[in-house]
Amino acid sequence: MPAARKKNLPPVSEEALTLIASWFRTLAEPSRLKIRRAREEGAKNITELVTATGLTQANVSRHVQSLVDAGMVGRRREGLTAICFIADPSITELCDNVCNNLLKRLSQQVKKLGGA
Amino acid sequence: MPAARKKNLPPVSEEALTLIASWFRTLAEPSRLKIRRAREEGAKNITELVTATGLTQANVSRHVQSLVDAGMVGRRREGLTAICFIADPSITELCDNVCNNLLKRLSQQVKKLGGA
DNA sequence: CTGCTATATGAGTATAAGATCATACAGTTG
DNA sequence: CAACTGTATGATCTTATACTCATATAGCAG
Repeated sequence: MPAARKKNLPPVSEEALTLIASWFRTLAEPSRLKIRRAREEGAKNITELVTATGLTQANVSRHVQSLVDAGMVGRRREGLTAICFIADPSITELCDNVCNNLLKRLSQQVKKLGGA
Repeated sequence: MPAARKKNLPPVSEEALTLIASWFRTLAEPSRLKIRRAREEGAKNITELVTATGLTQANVSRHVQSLVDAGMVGRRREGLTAICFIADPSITELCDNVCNNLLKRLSQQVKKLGGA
């Protein structure tokens, strides 16, 4: 049956693609990656995230909102402060994997260019 | 030792964050996700990707370039046509995982809102 | 109540990036 | 050589979004 070359995966709707894309978009900002990492290093509330990242308060607040919307971190008010917590720990592993993949790929490029 | 609350992860440079972010950004476009999937379903060259996705030829060409830059797909000229191939198969698994995560999270939200 | 602190948010601006059109380029065919 | 095909790309427009500033909101202290 040489004609049946095409894999027939279940169709993915436009809306699903949009949703998945916006999830990836949340991770497509250095500032948000920085915030996520700062949270992992111990910074819990907005002020701590501000000092840890060097971003402005308004900026951190908005980015945290994005992360919350994506379900990656959670946030609860405790008195005056807003406590952030990791809601999806798998993101950490994902970022590490991506980082390692990039390192691997880039070092291969370095090797290829090595003799030039 | 109650003072040592802070996890000390290795520092990540701004450039590394930018690199990781741009990798994620490549997956943050419905059109690119669509192209990637079309390639997986059997569409190999640009023309086939155009008909499979409904995007314009110029559009597909540019998006494929992005995917190549990110190391996700490869491309080689064969005569007149440009053959695309999956360069990083792990992307497929990643997308499936994200998709399942979103489904899980959204269905939980539906449950929460169910009585309202 | 009056401040003071922590956070959120509206408005405005700047920049990045996708879509489209036209066209250039490369390889094939006659 | 000319004509045609498949692909890439410059120019332009448009939209999305990150950043900043100022201000609003909410809780606490006096």
